[in-house]
Amino acid sequence: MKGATIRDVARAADVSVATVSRTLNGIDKVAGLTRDRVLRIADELDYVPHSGARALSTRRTDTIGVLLPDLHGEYFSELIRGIDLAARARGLHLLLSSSHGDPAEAAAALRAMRSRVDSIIVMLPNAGEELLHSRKGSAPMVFLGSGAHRDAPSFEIDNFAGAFAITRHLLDSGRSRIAFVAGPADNFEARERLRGYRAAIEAAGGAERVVAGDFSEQSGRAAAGELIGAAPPDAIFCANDMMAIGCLVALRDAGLSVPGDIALAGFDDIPIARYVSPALTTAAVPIAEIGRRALECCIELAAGRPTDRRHLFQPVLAIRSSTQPTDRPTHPGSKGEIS
Amino acid sequence: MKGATIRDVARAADVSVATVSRTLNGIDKVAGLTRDRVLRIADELDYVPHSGARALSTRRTDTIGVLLPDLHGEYFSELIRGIDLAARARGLHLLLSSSHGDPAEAAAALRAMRSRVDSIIVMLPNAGEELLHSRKGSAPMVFLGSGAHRDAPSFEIDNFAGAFAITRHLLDSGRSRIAFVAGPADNFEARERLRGYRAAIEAAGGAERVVAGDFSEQSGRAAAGELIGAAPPDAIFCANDMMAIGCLVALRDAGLSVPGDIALAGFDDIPIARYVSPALTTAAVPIAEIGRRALECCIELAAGRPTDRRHLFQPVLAIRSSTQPTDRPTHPGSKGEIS
DNA sequence: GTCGCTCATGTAACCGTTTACACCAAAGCG
DNA sequence: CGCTTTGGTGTAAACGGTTACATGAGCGAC
Repeated sequence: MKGATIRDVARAADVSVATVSRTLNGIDKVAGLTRDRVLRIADELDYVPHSGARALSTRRTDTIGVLLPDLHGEYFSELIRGIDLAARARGLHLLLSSSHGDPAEAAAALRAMRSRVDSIIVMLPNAGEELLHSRKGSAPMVFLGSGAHRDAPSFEIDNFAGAFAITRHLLDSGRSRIAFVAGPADNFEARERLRGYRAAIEAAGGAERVVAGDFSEQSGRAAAGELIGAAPPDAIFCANDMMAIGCLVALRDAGLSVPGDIALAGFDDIPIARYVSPALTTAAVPIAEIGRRALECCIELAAGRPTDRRHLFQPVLAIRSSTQPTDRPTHPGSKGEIS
Repeated sequence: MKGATIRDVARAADVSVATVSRTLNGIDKVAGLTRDRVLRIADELDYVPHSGARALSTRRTDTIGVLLPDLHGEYFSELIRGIDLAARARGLHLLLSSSHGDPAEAAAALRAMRSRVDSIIVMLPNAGEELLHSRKGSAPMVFLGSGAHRDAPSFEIDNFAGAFAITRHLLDSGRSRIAFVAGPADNFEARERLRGYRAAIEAAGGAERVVAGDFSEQSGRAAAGELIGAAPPDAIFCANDMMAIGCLVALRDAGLSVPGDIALAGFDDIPIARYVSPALTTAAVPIAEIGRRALECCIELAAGRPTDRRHLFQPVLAIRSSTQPTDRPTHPGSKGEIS
């Protein structure tokens, strides 16, 4: 039951623990013969070094912490997949945690991770002061989404530009009464998207119309219901794909055609976006790629090497059927889309 | 930068390390006054016990390992969400790993987790001997999906019954030429679903038609293409929802109506299933709930308490528009569905 | 007054690694 | 042939907790 220790290996190989350690870590010189014997015995005994003991003396854990606001849905699934891909390539472990949007819970999670990880990927769109406070004794962090944290590296999306481009695209395809379904008010990225929408509408001399949402499918459904009540718009732009999918359901239930009656666009390009019907036009964000890059940045940080401070990703317009000027649906995942 | 140690706290509070330890762990009696002082100082110094050191002396890590075949898509996202929910309620950490379907990689991951976790949730639908071998010195495990592992607790779905029920439902709603899109051949659950389909078809005296798939959306799309080439069926039952969504796209592209021309059903009830159009009929599996229960079982196991050996979940038919006898779509998430 | 008991606390061994340092043999060098 | 290198190895001190055991104070009972 209990695993073999380095002492067991040393005894069996008739050497000292130091020699075993050196052999396994390959730092210092060990005579070829001794080396082979130690390796063979270690393998025979199925020896795996105790990570706690190792962490204690090296101050390294070979583990990266990941703190997300939530684990719901495809967005986070993609993100974690990207992070895992990179971690596994480097032989690192992943310690996962979610804060459920509560800054206090986030701070607690960060504290609890302190001695368990070498560095942390943090995504907290509504982070406040608590976070900065809890950064004191903590492992170095990489931030996702909100770059409000001075000296730490961050990975961000140009939400403003993406939202501007989507709105522009809707205008260009002949829509004039474009409504926006906003994300949570305390979410930094959601606010940027709102700003992008507003800027584009204003530049075109149009009138804005904004309804509240919270990034969930349900809120998208509710928002659509609200919008089509009186003076329905001819396009709806949702601050994320999940809400757009909710809109889609509500519009379908109301007997309205997309894009015939109302064009619909989202943001993120989560994997399902192209599988709903009609396929959803959206601002494509390389979610998994960002996860991968963030993890690699974490490694640099943990090693104490300098890293770029700010990484800004440009969303790419993925134009699909849901904003087609005509009613005829096109093949999803074809023209106009760059993935 | 470096966090405070228990000795720092002891010195500042003018007590011994033992007293600090006892205060913080609340096992032994400590005088009220001393207790308060220690707690205050620990808080002031922002003291967090070093997890490695603690693991070393207590042989507990307060961490549960999770080994999944992959992290792609909503199924695993839901599962992880359920697990995380329960873990956070108990103040436990989650160490996440994926094997990419490779048994060797899975065995390596299990080895690497050995001293890092108290117990492990393992989902390896195509697990072989390597796994049993690697169980030797490892933490106790709970299995998801494949109960082929003698003494360890497992959480399983009655895939046979679910597939039987779906097929039965299709027959009952007037379909007679029902095709099945199978999952990976080496996947235990996929085989059970195939068995369920076959049993129902055979019982009804019908003819089976099976095409290969691998649980991915693409394979579903390809399967649909193959099926509608010659002698198209009047219903397609996919071994999971993701393939069903792929089918949906292919059928839509081919100009076929669902459920008008062909009824379509999936398996799992991933969250999107109800948001595609038409909403997908499926065998609903309480994914997050299974994750939650598995984690709780892990806790029992880690504590050395006895647990039930086998937990069998019955899928529930979620009948939605995609198998409606008529063309008229119904409101999704309404009648006939139990979630 | 002393015995025994409880309660609160301190001392130190232990958990399993890594690694600075000491050591020793063999080899290179004058 | 002595003297330094050097290469391979062992010894023991960290690392930061927990906990068995020892200690000592206070106190009621005889």
